[in-house]
Amino acid sequence: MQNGKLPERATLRDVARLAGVSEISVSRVMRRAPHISDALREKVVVAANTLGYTPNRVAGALKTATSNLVAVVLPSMSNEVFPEVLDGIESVLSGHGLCPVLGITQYDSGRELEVVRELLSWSPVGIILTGLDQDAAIRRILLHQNIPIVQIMDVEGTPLHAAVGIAHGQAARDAAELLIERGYRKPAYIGAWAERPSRSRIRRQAFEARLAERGHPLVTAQISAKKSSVQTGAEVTQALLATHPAVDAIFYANDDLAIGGMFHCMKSGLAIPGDVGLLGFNGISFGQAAPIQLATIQTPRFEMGKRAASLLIEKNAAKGLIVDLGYRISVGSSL
Amino acid sequence: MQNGKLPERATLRDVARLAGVSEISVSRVMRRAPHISDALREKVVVAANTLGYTPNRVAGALKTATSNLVAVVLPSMSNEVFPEVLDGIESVLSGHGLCPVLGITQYDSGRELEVVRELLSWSPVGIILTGLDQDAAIRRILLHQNIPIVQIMDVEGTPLHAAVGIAHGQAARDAAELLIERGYRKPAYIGAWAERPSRSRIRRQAFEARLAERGHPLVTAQISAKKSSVQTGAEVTQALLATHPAVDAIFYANDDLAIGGMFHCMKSGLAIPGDVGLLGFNGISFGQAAPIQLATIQTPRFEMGKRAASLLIEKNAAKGLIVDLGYRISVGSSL
DNA sequence: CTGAAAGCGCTAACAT
DNA sequence: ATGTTAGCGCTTTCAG
Repeated sequence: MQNGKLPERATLRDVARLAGVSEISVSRVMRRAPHISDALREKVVVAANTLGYTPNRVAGALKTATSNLVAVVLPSMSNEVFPEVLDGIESVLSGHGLCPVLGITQYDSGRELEVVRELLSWSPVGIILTGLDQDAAIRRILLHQNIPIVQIMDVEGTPLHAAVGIAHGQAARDAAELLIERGYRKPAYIGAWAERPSRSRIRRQAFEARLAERGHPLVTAQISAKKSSVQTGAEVTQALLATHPAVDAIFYANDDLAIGGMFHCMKSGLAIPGDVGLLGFNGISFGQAAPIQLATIQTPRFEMGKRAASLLIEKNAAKGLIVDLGYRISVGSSL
Repeated sequence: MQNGKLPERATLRDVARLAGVSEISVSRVMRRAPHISDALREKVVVAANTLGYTPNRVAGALKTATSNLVAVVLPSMSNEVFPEVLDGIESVLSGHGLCPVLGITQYDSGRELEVVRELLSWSPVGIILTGLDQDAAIRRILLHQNIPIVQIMDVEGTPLHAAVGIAHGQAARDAAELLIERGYRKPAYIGAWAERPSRSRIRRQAFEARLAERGHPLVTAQISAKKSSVQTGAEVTQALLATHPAVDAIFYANDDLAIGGMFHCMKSGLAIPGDVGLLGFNGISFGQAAPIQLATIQTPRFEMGKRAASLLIEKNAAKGLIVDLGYRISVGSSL
């Protein structure tokens, strides 16, 4: 201290010495173990406060071979979807004294492997991943851990342990039916980010397939290379309508793009749904509160996070459980 | 194994035995230490793969007294702001092999104390907190750790180590000036969530004070008890305009509320800015892409996260450094 | 109710 | 280039 060194972080031993008790007693007090006399507790608390002692859970975790960390692997933070899922996850974890350790993959499976390795090295009590389509290398590593694995977003596939999500293919087929029911005959599709989110591709393909079955095939699908955003939605919609004026309805990969499309139409004086019908995906608040309420497929994002975290905690995850939370089609006034 | 027990997670020792080498050699291979023969590396890699070995960083961290975890304490995940900050943080951390461990406080300082304790117990290499106004108890604990502390969002105050943010009071005074310059004389303010975000209160007070100085005092401030949302913005705007028809401009606590106000006006046939001028705060994409571009104060959220993480890593954090990233007033077409 | 001893899995320091 | 030893800070087990 005198020579300018920063004070080292206090340990149990320091507290024990100052309090004049054994290390194990300090440990017991810090963990609120039962059968502790008030006198002992008092001495320990005073000493701990004096030293600004913070328990070292790294050491504790090593000894007990258990942590309060939960690995959470998400593809992106750049739209409303995954923050809401994370919010749901955190809301449950925090009630159980657990902390999320976060990995973002940017939809890159190489990065996902790194991230999973990194997170697993912290001995989390469980792991939440996005999607059912991890690489074989990732699956292998995951299954070597003795921890519950919950995969979120999708249910159409085989989970490693448990899955909580919705049926994206079914949702897209329903979208196709909806457009046809409503009398649309020249449907188009708009996506973004080169369809890196695999769920987008699945939805587009299912949408396209059902339209073809119903005899009103997709007029065009425009997949922007740019990241999904309101701005991108506006740009692509403008381009699409310019090159394909016959299009009478557009299904978007998500609401951000759809709202961009809506804004473009409003600025250009195009009537919604008179000139073109718009259908989004997700049901974010902006779309629902817009002057023309966006027709969309509502997905339970916060709930999905909560259920995923609950499954982890209840350790029901190893049962091949699939929780399909379903979606709700909100017809809005944009169709 | 035969009796149905799950296989224990493999350790260095297991790998070493299988490969017929020492534990330290396995350790060196796993950490890509220099001076390893190809023969040894090969043996170790094969054994590790066979066992599905994942390094146990808990043990490593205990030994080396250092981790690759960074504690990140945020108040909320429920609007665009903090996810963007987190995205910025993560983008820098991931490039350095660091993982964020997350704590959400819900703007509750009791919860913040718990969360900080919890996160610090994992020996993070640094901690990022929101705001400059932590309780004394929290500050005390933080200063007992020998790790860099970066506080984000605010710069008007005294940081524990370093701060990265913007001057909210100044921004609100500029907002007041802007309205007056533009000829507004009956300004109002709309906030939400009972002003739990302390920065909202600071902005409102600064806004109000400057308006008073300029001789055009605030007509009314409506603070909803509900959480901030587009929906809440619409509702409160409707109520405010009904009870205070003379109001000619509204400054909102954030863009979500302001966009709600905009949508309400569009639905009600009120002209923006003819009947009422709208000014938001944050500069989220929806507002900028809206048919009437929302006037707002652009805040650099992603950049703030990046700078905060960079400061942590560079260990410049202990220098009392204050990084004011500034804001940009975007006049839009709603004023 | 309190304490002493042992060791979790790994790696720095020191051999060889 | 590889191995041996010791110990990080805590908590489980076993004694008292």
